[in-house]
Amino acid sequence: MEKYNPKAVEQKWQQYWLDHPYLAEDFGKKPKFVMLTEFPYPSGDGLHLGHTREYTYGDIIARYKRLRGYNVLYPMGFDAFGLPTENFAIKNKIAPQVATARNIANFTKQFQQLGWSFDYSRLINTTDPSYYKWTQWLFLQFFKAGLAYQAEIAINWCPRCKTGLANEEVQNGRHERCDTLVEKKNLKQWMLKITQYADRLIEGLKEVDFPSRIADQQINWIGKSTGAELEFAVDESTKIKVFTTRPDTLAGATFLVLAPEHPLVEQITTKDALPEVNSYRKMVASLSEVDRAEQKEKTGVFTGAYAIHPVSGERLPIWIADYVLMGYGEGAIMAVPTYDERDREFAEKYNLPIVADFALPTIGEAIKQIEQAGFGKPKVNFKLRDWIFSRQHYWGEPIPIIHCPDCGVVPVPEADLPVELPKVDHYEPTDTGESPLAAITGWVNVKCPNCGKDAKRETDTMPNWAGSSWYYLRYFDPRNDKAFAAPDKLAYWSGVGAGKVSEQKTGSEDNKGGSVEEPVFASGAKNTGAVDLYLGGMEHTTLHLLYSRFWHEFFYDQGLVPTPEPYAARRGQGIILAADGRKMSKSLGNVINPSSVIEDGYGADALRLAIAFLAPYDQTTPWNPEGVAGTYRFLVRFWNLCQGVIERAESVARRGITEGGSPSARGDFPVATGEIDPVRGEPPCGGMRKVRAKTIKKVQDNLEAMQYNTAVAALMEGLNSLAKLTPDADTLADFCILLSPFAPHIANELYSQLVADAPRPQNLDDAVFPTYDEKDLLEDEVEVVIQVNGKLRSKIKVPADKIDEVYLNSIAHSDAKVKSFIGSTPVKKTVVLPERRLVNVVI
RNA sequence: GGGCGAGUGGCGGAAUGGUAUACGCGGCAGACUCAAAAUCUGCUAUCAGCAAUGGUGUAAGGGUUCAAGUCCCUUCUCGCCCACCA
Repeated sequence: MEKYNPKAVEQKWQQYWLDHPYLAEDFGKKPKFVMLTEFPYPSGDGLHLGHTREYTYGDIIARYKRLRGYNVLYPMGFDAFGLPTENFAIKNKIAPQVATARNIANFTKQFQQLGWSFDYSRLINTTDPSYYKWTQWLFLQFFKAGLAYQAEIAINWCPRCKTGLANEEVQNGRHERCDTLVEKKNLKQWMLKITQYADRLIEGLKEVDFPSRIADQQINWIGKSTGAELEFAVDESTKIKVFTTRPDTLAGATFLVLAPEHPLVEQITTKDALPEVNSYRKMVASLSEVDRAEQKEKTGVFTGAYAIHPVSGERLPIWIADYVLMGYGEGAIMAVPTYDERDREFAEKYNLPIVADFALPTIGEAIKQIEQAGFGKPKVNFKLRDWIFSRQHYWGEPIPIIHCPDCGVVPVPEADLPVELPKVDHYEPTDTGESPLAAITGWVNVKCPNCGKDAKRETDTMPNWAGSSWYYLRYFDPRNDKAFAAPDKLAYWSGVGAGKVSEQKTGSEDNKGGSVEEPVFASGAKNTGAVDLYLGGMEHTTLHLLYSRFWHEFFYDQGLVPTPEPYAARRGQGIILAADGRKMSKSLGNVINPSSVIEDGYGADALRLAIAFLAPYDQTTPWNPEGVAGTYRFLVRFWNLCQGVIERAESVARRGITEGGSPSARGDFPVATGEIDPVRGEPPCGGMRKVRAKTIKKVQDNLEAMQYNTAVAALMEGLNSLAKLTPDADTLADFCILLSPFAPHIANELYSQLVADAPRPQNLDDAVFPTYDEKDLLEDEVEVVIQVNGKLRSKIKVPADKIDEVYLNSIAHSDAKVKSFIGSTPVKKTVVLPERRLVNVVI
């Protein structure tokens, strides 16, 4: 018997798939299904187990959907801009373009080694000028719509990476990539007005299928709070605005607190208080974000000034304190120590008055009164800030803007896109907050496209979140050089009827990718979601996932895309920890490399099965190195079972030839006779048809519910049952189809051997998911469970056709075991559930 | 402090309110072998018992129900995310 050799089998089918690639068909007649997984950053370390889990899940779904008759688009690409490559380039004096190309080649090899059925004709790379041309073009749409603007603000600055950061990239005051303490730095920055979409980003979540932990996290991050903005007069001309969610507690306001950086502080502080206020402000300014947050006790100083309570007319002292943040609301609060714990702590420390008792109106009444009295109005605030979009690094998309001394900020004309990164010798970032591009005079100095005078290019680049904010759209039309994607392809892959695309814009020849003036897509389309299912990491919930929703919603408003939301459904996969429960990391030396597992001899199929079998897809769980041994054993057993059947068939065929008969006619198979192996007996689940039906149903139900671990368990159970029978080639071929989403190489190999000359598709890739007869699931004999007071006391086998309430009641009460438990106790009632095969006798 | 989620064998985990621990790992015993590995077979929650069998058992306590791992309340523990957000 031929032994299972994963290396040989996998190489054979990987070569086959190179020759016969899985291509998604534009405008295909079958229903479309876009299966998206987050594209990787192609680091020099190659794939890690997290990628392997994500892309394996995606591949299982893609292959399953193909078997169910879908036109599946399962694309892949590379999010290749970013600091690690730049740092690698600086250290090793290699151009980042060269390092990236090398890493991409390595990743692509690993993709194929894992048997992932991506449409390799659609590979994209965000650092390719033909790709970032459109990232730049889309940026210009934001600019033209007034959503990209420059502002000089105190931004988060990573002193190690020497670049500005978005709010979302700062975690606990540290840069999420390198863990360096973030500083504040005043710089002129490009910003994207994501705050304009704050409400839409919340509302849009109602239209899509996101798990609540993802939706809630986004909602929390956006941080909508409804309240009122109130004005407190200091004198005739000076008024302090505060934001409160509790305008009903106004009567309890006993002092005001401003953030130390509040612009009015200088103006209102009295002469006497000035020295103390100044030194306090200086002290606060010297603290890092983290130090400031870690200060347990609140501190503050009195400005010497007072504001007038708009209702009572009392004089409220104005303080400055570090617990009030300039970045939120108005940077000023009315302190109500009666109700707010922070205010009370502060009031107690500095001996400020606390009102014990006052009447609370409803919030609605309070706002009404405030509006009538004219010192305030309803106000909604968000925690979300505008997106700082400038980075002072080489390895990113140049921002396509030209600064002209006369015309000001001028967008690069569309015809001049892409603004390509110049080839340079040095990529080192600077300490000045200026991009290294600024030193490349030959690139920086240009003529103004408006007036032709000497002008300078913008030298900041985009953050690495830019290219990934729209990449899924590029998969729909990856090689288009006239538009980011042709409208008809956008419509097809978004699942929107072609009629929704306006006539004159359907062709890509005369179309520059749609324009702001003439929307390609009419608004009001039903949200089908361009991407049917998007699988990715939970860590991107408030970064990439939020950013790309923002971009897409803006594109929708511009008529550039047909659906209001990019992703119809999102799922987040769990993290694979090291076997000891710690995170896998290079520094701990506990990283598992998928290629080494494959090369250890287990092969890609066993690895894929082990990952699918590990735990529910969304659960963080430790890696068990022995698990691969288990799934490998399962494959060996399945292989050997199939080989036995194939050999018997071949020996019959040989005999047929020598006796002059036709080779291997189907009827010659000496299989599927008695079904039950006479030596081993009948398995608990019944005969072959039953095993087959049960396994198909379980695997199908589990796949639909994304329960991969139990789907694999069902396959294992199925094999355990089959091994006790004498299975026929046809049933085993169906098992191969069930197995193929998980372990495609061995499934294709065994399938092609099992069906040789059989009247069914000779290649598994042309097969469809098997069906079963509902009747096969029915049992002749049913085990009925008898409980006494809810506890299992007896099991009785009953012919299936005899099951009804009266019969079950009578057998339950005549059962000897049940009788002994009841004894002489009177029976209160008997619950009989024929459909559940259960009787409960209550005594 | 806020939001979300989870606590089931030695381990990963299974279980539409209805037979708790499927499937796998690990372990034990047996078969095969000169021997080992591999493979195959059986056992493997816990207590009592030679056994049949019985008692207990899904973090702890309470509740709803004929019936609770599952639903409700309280408490504890762990994980993830956010965090002086007014």
